[in-house]
Amino acid sequence: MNLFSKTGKMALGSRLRLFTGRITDDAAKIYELYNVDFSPKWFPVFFVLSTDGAKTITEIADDIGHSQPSVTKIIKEMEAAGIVAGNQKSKDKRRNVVSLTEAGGALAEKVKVQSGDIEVAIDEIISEATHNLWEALAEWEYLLDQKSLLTRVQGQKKLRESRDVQIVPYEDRYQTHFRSLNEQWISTYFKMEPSDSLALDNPREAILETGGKIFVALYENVPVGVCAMIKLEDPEYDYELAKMAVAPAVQGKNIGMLLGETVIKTARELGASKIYLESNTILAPAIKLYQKLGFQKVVGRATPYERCNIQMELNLKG
Amino acid sequence: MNLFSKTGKMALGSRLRLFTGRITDDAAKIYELYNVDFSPKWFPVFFVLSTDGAKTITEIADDIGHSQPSVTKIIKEMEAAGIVAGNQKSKDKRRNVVSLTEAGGALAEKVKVQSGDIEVAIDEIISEATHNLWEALAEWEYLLDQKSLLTRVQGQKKLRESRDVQIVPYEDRYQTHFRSLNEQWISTYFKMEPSDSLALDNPREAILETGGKIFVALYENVPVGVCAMIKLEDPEYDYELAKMAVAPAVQGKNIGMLLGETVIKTARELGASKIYLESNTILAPAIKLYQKLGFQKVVGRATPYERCNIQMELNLKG
DNA sequence: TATATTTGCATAACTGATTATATAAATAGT
DNA sequence: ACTATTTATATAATCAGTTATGCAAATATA
Repeated sequence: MNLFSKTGKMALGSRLRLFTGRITDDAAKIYELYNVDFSPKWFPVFFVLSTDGAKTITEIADDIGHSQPSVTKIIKEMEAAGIVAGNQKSKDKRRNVVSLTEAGGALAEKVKVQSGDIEVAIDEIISEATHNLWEALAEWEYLLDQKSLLTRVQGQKKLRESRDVQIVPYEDRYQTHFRSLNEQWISTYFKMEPSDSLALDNPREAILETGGKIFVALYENVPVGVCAMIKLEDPEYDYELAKMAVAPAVQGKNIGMLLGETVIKTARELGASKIYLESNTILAPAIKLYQKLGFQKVVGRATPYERCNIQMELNLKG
Repeated sequence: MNLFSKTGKMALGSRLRLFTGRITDDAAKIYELYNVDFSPKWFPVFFVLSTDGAKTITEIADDIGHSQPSVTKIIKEMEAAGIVAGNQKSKDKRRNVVSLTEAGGALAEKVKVQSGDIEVAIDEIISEATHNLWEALAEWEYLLDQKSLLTRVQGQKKLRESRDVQIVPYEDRYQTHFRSLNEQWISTYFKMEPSDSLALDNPREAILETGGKIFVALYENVPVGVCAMIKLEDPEYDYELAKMAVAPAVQGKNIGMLLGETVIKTARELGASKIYLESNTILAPAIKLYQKLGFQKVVGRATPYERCNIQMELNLKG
């Protein structure tokens, strides 16, 4: 039985490498069959030159999707074989303008015949198969342009990991985590301020008993993230989103997003119309997160924190 | 616009190479993403070891479809990384029995998680596409096992070329070709005999006027092949297929087959029931052709030719 | 107009595979 | 029991691509 039906799609690269080898090996033999002194790897270069005429090395590289050194090497080989001539007229002495020689032009005719036979042979395979490889390749090229395989896997990883994350309400046993997770980032980028200690040492008194809430993110049942919503006595804002912290080891698992979403959902349930927050632009990922959650920059509200250089709000009744 | 939609399928190899590069580049980054110290090329080896346990280098190479030196190198790298251990117990000191170390086993768990994410990401691409690349690859692997791309192109070349071949009846202006084409192969492998000269110098008298026929194969309107059917006065055989010759330059274009088929068709139309021929086993391609045409070996008939060491017949009313 | 930057190409070193070949151990043949 | 052959692996050279870097010519900038 086939290895790849067992390995699964993780081995797509290996499978493709093997398959490509098979095709290119046969390609070399096909050129022999037609008695043309031609290396298969020359073909893309040869093709653009025979359709577009003279071109520079870099232009060819861009056209065929190879690196420039690769084209330099191929052109050298083709030059040695008498198929192309380089260093054609150009005022710009850096450029190496290449075009087919007469012999190269003659070869194009031969290659056209061969190309026809290959086209038919491959179409025969395609018609025997139910899944069209040629079309599938075109589609994949397009789909990967839109969103690379890496990005797709990254997304899937985040999604899977966020399934292992639970957001739970604060309990007193989480106080040490609430404190240490916040202390960590604050003292990394800034320094602890009096208002910090007040809230972190007595979250129940400072936050919960004044009408706020705190949420804890558990990753595989370990507390790794926290976030508070503080009740504000303000004509405009109902709550402040504050004291959000995620352990560095689990960053990138969407935990901040889950905490933020929980706060917003809860505020909505409690009938709030606007949420406020304060941050610092040095914390770029945090700002980005807030923007993703829908927060927008505002100015003018007074704040007890020195480190605050940006204020944002989210309007829940838009 | 995409290069490959212009080049056509001749560039399948190039397209695959580029595409494979894209996938494997991302694969390397995906391993980084999961923080596993693992090279993508190790995966097939790793996979068979983690499912099958201990194996020798050659066994692994066979399983994964790589060359043995390739596996030797991969195993060395994996050994350096502490993932596998080689030279395990074996009486046969030539064999290098390899298996996963404890660290390698632990890695398998991590890789399984990663593999799951990749599977989902790839399935996402497959579901966005209308042509299934994964299935297409499996089908092509199978179809190419049945009949390689080279063989298919070869077949198509023959077919196309045989379309440029016309089989026409003998005319006197073809006498020099009839003579020289036959002289060429006879004097290459044997020497001309009296019966040869008789027929080649006077084909009209010797063959046509005694009730036989001669056919000439024109390739691009140039005579390149000849074949005679000689009327026999024999209780068993109606005609002898003889003096078949094809110019070396156009051999492999199915011309012998076309000449033979014309003779058989004509004999059938003339009501013949058995065709006879003489040849020599040194002419392997000719014998193979006769067999393809349906001729079978027989013995016992007298012949004027020294070079004859095999006699064959074709029964038309079988 | 002198200097800094950008552009176009070439070269070198590396990568992941291959084939060809060497070498040692095991097995077969006499 | 000795030699010839086969088997299992390792090593070297090659291939078709890559990235990194160097260098000279052209262009932009002060």
